[in-house]
Amino acid sequence: MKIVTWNINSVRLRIETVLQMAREDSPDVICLQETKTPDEFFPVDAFKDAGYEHLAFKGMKGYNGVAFVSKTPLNNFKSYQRCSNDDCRHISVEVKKDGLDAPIELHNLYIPAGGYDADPILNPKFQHKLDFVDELTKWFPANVDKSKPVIAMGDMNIAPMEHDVWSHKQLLKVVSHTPEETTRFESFYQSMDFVDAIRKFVPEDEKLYTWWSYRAKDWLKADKGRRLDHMWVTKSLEPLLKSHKIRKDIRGWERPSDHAPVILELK
DNA sequence: ATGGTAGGTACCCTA
Repeated sequence: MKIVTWNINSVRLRIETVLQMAREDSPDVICLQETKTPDEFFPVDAFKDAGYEHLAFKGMKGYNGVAFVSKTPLNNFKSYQRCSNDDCRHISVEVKKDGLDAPIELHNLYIPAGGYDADPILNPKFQHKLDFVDELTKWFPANVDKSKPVIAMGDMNIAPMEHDVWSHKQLLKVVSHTPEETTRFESFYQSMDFVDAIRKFVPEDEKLYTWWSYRAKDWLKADKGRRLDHMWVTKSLEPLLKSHKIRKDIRGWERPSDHAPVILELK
């Protein structure tokens, strides 16, 4: 079973890009963030024509939006309000897999970016980001059974490790890599005994990115990336981890998202 | 120290 998480930055603008990735990698489930469309305009038919007949999404006008697009049936679709906001940043489904007693519970997360200033008093968007992570840290262990197969993934907008950014020292005060964020992120991770699936394949002392800013003159040459997109699995799924792929090449396609698709394969 | 790009929407917000 192959699962992809990808911040697509408008699913309507980049529907052909998503379908091309799908033709090349044939994932079973595609998890998208920043779909940026109200549900009535989601490109359902384009996905169904491509063999992805099972969809579950929650979007809004202009901002945010998360979606599951799948070849196999999705059950028990839920969407959640976070920080008392109906802003379409967290949905979940269950997907059955042969050989597993319980279905796998998939959580699709789009944690707020947090604005520019890393000061929660001056910048309410940064406070919202910290509150969002704190809420997940309480909510997950209270509402999700960590002994079951669970995958939490998405654009988490936090690069937790030293080598998840191009310069640890230069980014310590930059939103996405501040100690205030990374310590909270660690608490969220620990609250469910999650396993950082992608880092199981790439050692912690190796640079690893999933996002490159649109603002760089030559994003590939500069390679000033950050690992903002994550796939975490509960302990019972760890023996099933088979392979991973970060499609950095897609960041170089025509009119790309600034995020690369992150692919996880399970045995 | 500064400004650099992109998308959606409506003339500005978020990333």
